[in-house]
Amino acid sequence: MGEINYRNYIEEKLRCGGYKLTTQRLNMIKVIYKNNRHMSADEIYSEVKDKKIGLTTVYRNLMIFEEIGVVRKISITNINYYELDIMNEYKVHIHTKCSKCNKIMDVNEVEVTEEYLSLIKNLKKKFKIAVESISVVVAESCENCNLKLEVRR
Amino acid sequence: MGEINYRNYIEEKLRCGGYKLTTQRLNMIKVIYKNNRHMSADEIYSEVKDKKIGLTTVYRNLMIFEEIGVVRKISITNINYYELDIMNEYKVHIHTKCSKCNKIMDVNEVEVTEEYLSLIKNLKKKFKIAVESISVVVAESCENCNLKLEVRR
DNA sequence: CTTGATGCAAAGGATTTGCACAAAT
DNA sequence: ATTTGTGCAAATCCTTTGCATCAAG
Repeated sequence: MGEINYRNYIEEKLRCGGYKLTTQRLNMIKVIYKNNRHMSADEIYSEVKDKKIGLTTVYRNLMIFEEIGVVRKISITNINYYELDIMNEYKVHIHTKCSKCNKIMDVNEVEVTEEYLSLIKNLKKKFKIAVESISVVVAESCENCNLKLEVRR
Repeated sequence: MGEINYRNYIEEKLRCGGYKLTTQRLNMIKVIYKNNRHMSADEIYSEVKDKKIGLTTVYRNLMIFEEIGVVRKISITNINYYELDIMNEYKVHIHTKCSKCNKIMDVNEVEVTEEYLSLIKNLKKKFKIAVESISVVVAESCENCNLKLEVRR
């Protein structure tokens, strides 16, 4: 979805939920869109606070965004991270977090997703559960940190 | 591992890390062993507090247990849950949490695990990451809550 | 006007830390 | 005696709530 269109998309989503598109809300979306990664409430706040907004509002709007399906929340080591739920069709979501540099990476590659979907299908079948959302967190050492490790030796 | 043997196992693990097996630590292990499920620090505390132990100690010992590989920690919606890491060979770990009754379920079935392992293998290959531990959380409506839902209709 | 949105300050819950005391060898 | 463990209280971090004010139709 292009930068021109997502504004309308967000506005529509908000309207459906009975909410309005305010300047603060748009600025928050812009920041998450621009960064294109998982951001904590605090990270988002630090990039919008020049534009007249309080941390409370950031939290409150993130809750609304999640409710209307505009952002997705994942909880990693007791911190909530948010990402835009606009661009991807996949409900599947795999995150990896490097235990050294704390970088969070999105895994949305089709090949992996295929296997993932089949895993979920079997989960549903075997345990008769209605899967609503999925979050996989893989603690790992990322390529970058592994390289550094090798250099150090 | 039998109930008779795990005491020695824990004591050995603690010794390796430079720690001692105290009454409080043994009581905590007993509670997690007995319940055989994911427990929050507070849940563990509420079952051992009669036996002269403070919440601080519970937290501190859980940290130690995690460090020496006796418990595994998973973070779900900002609460940490702990489970014994003694009985299972699998490093693979899939948890499902019912969004209605909050019950956490362990998924360790071999069939699912097979697929899961192949997923991880591909993750490693594709992204050159060193997977250290994995936590999958599936938000779902569990069989029990679904049944209730049907009855209500 | 009326309804929703905001922001400050204050409260809340989970976890950690400081420090003095207790336990164990 | 020296080291390790404990527990209370206080501090901390992230998040939510209360309430008065602001903005928009």
